[in-house]
Amino acid sequence: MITFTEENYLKAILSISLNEGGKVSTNAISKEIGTSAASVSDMIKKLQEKNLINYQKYQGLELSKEGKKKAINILRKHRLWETFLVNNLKFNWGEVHELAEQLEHIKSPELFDRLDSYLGFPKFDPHGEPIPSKKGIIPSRNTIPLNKLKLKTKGIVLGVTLDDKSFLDYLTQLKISIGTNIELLERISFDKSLSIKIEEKIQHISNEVSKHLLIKVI
Amino acid sequence: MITFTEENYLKAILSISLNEGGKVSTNAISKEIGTSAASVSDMIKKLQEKNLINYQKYQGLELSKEGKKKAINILRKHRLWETFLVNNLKFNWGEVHELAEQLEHIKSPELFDRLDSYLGFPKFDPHGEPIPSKKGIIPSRNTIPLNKLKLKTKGIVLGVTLDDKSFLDYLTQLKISIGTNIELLERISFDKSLSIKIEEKIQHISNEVSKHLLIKVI
DNA sequence: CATAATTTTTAGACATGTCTAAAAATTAAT
DNA sequence: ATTAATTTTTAGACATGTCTAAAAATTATG
Repeated sequence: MITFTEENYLKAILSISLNEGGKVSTNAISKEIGTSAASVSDMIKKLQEKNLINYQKYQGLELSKEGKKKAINILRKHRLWETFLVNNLKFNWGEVHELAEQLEHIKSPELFDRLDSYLGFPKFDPHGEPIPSKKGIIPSRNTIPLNKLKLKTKGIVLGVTLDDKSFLDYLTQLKISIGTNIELLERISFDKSLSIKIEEKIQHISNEVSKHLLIKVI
Repeated sequence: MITFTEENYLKAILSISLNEGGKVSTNAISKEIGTSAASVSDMIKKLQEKNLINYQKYQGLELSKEGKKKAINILRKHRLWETFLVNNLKFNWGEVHELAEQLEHIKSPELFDRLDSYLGFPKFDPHGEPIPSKKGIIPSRNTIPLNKLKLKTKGIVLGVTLDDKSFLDYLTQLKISIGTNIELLERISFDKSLSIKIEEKIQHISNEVSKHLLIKVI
């Protein structure tokens, strides 16, 4: 049986892999999870023994086939719950992450089949993040981070890549949500901040914020 | 912060109190939870230190005001989840107990307010067991266990007092569920088993089964 | 009411997951 | 290509929750 803690490690490793690619370092996991590198080093041994990762001392690691399957399933559960919490229980999109972190560890394949069906087999969660299918396939779309958009281009916000309350609250304040129309007007060379038009209103946002907004060009 | 394990102990203590009344013994908890008496003894010390129970060595224990509040809240969460699983996700009533045992430990008062509202503030779960209100009030009804019913009396099944898959599956096989009409025809003195009429069909059930069926006389 | 049976507690051990401090290995820099 | 900086691992400790075996206290019995 896989423990709560092991699941969190797998999830963290998947997240780092998806964001950065290549081998995952002990330190990176330590930062992601918020435990000491020594603890990570210990846990790595356990995951290796369970064949959930491939790992050689000092050389970083990657998820095994089995480990990746499990990690993607946790992501699936997390995002199905977030969808339920927002769509059905009417939480707003900034409030659901921590709750989903608890709910994602519930064990019952049957439950998630039924929840998926109850929600209408959603492909993306309330943050526009892809919900892996039962078979582990992660839906993809043709989007580009706002900071990579060409000047004077119009697009629609299809997703964010950061599930953090203060970030999402800020977006809400800017009246940016999934489906919002955006036009990139100007790029400030000094700090890479952007001038954008949101639903006919001109706003300024930092490069850091723009990195986490996924845009579909129209 | 209260741990998963501590919550399970509180829940077990509440369950024993409600069924038997009076002080709760170490052994009773040990049987209910399925751990050794020694482990229970250890845990009792921790719960005492957190003021969740009142306890004196060798003298049994009872929940403190705070402990009872917490235990009832776990019961509330358990039964709200069971209601959701049956009413919305269409699980049958025998399948939900173990899942609710996991879900009852989710921490978020907000979630349960919203779930309660989403479900329409149910007073009883799919097994007819009372759902404590947000304030901890446990709804009651005028029911009597089937084995205590007078002969030739008619009634309706309003609840069961055992949330066990094999028991519930057996009831389903007998076509007994919440709302079923029952008439007590005969009591066999040999083994206290009962002859009953269920929706115009005559059946026999054991005393053990009849104890766990709550009937409203009509 | 003294002994037997049962219940409860203590003692000591173990597994999990965490930590700090120090050692070992790798990577970067002069 | 050594030395310095960083990363990773090991060593040893601690907290939680579990266990078995044995001691202590309570309850039941002849």
